[in-house]
Amino acid sequence: MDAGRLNMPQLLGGARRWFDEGLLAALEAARIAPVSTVQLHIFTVLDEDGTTVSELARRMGVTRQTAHQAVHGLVATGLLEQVPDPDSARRKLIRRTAEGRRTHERATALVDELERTLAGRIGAENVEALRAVLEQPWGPPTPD
Amino acid sequence: MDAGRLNMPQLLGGARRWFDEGLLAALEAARIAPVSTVQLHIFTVLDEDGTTVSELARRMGVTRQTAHQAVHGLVATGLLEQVPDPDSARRKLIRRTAEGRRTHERATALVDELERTLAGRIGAENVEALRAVLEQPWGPPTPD
DNA sequence: CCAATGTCAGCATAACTGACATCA
DNA sequence: CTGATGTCAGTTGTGCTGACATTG
Repeated sequence: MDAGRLNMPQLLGGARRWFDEGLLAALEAARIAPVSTVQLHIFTVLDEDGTTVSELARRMGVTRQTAHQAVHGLVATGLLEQVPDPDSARRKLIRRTAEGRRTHERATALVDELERTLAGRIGAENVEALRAVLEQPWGPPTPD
Repeated sequence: MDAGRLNMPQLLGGARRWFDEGLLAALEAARIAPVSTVQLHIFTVLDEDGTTVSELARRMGVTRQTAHQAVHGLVATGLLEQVPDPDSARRKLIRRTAEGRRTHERATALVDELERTLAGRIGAENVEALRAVLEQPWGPPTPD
């Protein structure tokens, strides 16, 4: 985050990278299977009782195929599992495995710690302000 | 930007995407050759009198190869040009072409307009606050 | 010889579109 | 039949590392 005359997209991208790099480093330091922020995102939109891939895609705002691919990776590493939906044979529910639950909790804790680290650097009130602005509905990015 | 219990990386990524999508749409509407935010970044770190690829890479915080590749794309579309450095035969300076200058200015104007659109949605003071927080030096993303 | 520079080639990730089989 | 779902395959964009020739 070198200040200067950067535009918004660059500033936002840099901030995002700050978290990404911090998370990756923290995961490695803690000897946890690397979880990308995309994969973390999946966990945050997962229902406790299982969700279909299509539903995940809708909640994440990506295509079914993208979600499917991300889920596939998590299944391969044993953090998620696919179980047939008892209500419908064509659907498969995605759920966390026991290890998935553990890893999710630890990764979430690491992200929280990154936020605290940031608060120590630029002040908790600034982190709060950042979150507040980002949580507002921005509407479509097209001019009114 | 659907609010909720999202973590910082997700919020930042969403904000970044808001600008990216808006820029792409605006470029298309204006019939301008599509310029990615990465490519815009190159323009913002370019010297008026030309810069080497290695120097660009340092300023952008990426590898030489990555910078080289991004520059290559801009050269291919005629927005940048490579000229031999008069001071050193092994170096080549990257400069904007006339069209590069025009496109750069128009793209910059579009990004500025996106910021104004955002200000209309969430308030100029919030956009200012966002920029202020992001422009601060965050330090390394590793715990103290 | 050493270090910086430019460049080529290959790989990884994450998104996309297209296509297709299945089944309520 | 239609539409939703899961899945496979291919493509693109953007970053990386490795390797190598050039040259100050």
